[in-house]
Amino acid sequence: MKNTKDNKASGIPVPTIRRLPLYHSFLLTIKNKERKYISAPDIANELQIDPTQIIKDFSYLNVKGKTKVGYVTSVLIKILEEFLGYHISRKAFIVGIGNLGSALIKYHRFHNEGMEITAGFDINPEIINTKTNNLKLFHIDQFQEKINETPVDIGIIVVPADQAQKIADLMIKSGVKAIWNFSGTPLSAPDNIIIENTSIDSGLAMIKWKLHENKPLIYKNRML
Amino acid sequence: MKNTKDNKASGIPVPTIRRLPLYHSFLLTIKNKERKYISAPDIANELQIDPTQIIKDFSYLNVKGKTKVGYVTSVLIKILEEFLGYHISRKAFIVGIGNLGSALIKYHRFHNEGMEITAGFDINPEIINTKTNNLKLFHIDQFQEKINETPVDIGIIVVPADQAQKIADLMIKSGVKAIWNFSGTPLSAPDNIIIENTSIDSGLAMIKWKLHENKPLIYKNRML
DNA sequence: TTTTAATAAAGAAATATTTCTTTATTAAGA
DNA sequence: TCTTAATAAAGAAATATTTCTTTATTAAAA
Ligand SMILES: NC(=O)c1ccc[n+]([C@@H]2O[C@H](COP(=O)([O-])OP(=O)(O)OC[C@H]3O[C@@H](n4cnc5c(N)ncnc54)[C@H](O)[C@@H]3O)[C@@H](O)[C@H]2O)c1
Ligand SMILES: NC(=O)c1ccc[n+]([C@@H]2O[C@H](COP(=O)([O-])OP(=O)(O)OC[C@H]3O[C@@H](n4cnc5c(N)ncnc54)[C@H](O)[C@@H]3O)[C@@H](O)[C@H]2O)c1
Repeated sequence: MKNTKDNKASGIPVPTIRRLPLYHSFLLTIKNKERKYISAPDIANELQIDPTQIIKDFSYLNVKGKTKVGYVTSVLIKILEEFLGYHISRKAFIVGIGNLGSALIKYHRFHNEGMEITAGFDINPEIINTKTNNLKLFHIDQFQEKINETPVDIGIIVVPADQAQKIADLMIKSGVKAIWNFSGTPLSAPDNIIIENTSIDSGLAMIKWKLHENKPLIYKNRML
Repeated sequence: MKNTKDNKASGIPVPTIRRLPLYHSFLLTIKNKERKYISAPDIANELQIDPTQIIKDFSYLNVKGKTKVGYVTSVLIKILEEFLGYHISRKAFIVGIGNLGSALIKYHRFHNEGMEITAGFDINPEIINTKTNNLKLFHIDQFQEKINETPVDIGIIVVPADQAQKIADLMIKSGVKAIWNFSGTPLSAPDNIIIENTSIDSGLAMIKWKLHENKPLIYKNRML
């Protein structure tokens, strides 16, 4: 009852938010082709999404298209970047500089999307006090000390599953606002801590289920 | 109208499928503690999910719990593994042996979850005809030839965004049934091809949005 | 200038998913 | 044995999300 109104006000569906980076990525390629306008049916055709879904998604951002023409590419890109906060840089610490952690450190797109990884932590003595991709790596015991020097909003967890909760507790105690959890294990945390789980295993579960079942899903455009 | 019935028959919600690997992962830790039974409220407490959600999820798998006791841990694990097809091994080729591709190759859990990566492909002459983690790496031009020798169901795309569609087309032509796309760009494909997009950028979008907005989501337990 | 066709917008409807409510069951304790 | 409290089950209700339908707008073609 109270929630209903609140939601009507903020209003944007979670799946819409998840689609926005894909729109952004696609629109950049359009802009490179110097196309001033892009229409929902054109995007729909490329992205295999229902065109009315796209219009609806954009309408949550209060972008208006022009009948018979579409949207102004550059405006669309700018509004997406503003909404997604690409211009507001958030600092992050990453814990677990193994296979996946190293890949994340080298993922340059985070920088464009407004996240700056400013330090890495591990327990492996071989890599402590070295650098990966120009990022300084410290022992996990220095986490609190380093976050006191330069506070960060986001903690990225890329340690083995059985270590994840411990690292999460440390992050929470140290004052991070959001935890990005790649460990594949769910985390316990107070309500005011933002938790985002990226579970690669869920993706495999979907693939194997779809390979096994031969039934199509009912919603046609389930991209994410 | 037709769909409604079909769905009632197959019936399992997509978010449920995505949660199953997390349950599985958690239950393994319970089994290690030699706990014969586990109740929905106990799982709920650890995983921060509504207990009735958990009961509902399990009921889709036709697992019955026992009043006042819960579920038999080992049975639950077995049924999850069966449903998720962990015992049926699917072969996969991976294309793009860069930062992320290398991490995926070294991710041992895929093996337990019934996916076997049997060859890797790239264009970088320095790595072609070498091995990573005991996996043979070939030039992308040999993709068709290799898939003819040993057919695979799954193609994993981990190349830069502007190369992704080209690789997808090659995979489709070569007869893969499912494409797992990590490139961050949506792919066009015929309806009979299964596409699963794992977009790390969507995760960051959610985090940044939550950091910016201070409104909680309405569904309490949105883990994925 | 008039007509046509392509498009966005807005809202209704359909569908999906979660959460709440009630009931039945049963292990454990009185 | 009887009572109590914990639990699962089932279904109703609430909420979220997608898809469909209708309408209005307008660029381009006739
Ligand atoms: N590799 C992948 O492609 C992949 C995919 C999906 C999920 N994951 C998950 O990501 C996590 C890491 O995977 P990985 O393949 O990079 O493993 P990894 O073993 O290569 O890396 C883990 C790193 O964490 C460090 N570490 C361990 N305990 C620590 C602690 N208490 N404090 C700080 N650092 C610690 C280790 O020294 C190591 O460097 C795992 O939970 C895994 O399930 C990995
Ligand atoms: N690194 C990450 O953490 C990360 C995270 C999310 C998404 N991604 C996405 O995954 C993809 C790969 O990222 P990365 O960081 O591993 O990049 P990378 O540059 O390290 O690896 C890309 C690899 O693809 C190979 N390649 C390029 N064109 C090819 C072609 N036509 N055929 C075969 N191989 C080809 C390159 O030689 C290289 O080895 C990108 O689309 C990126 O956006 C990466």
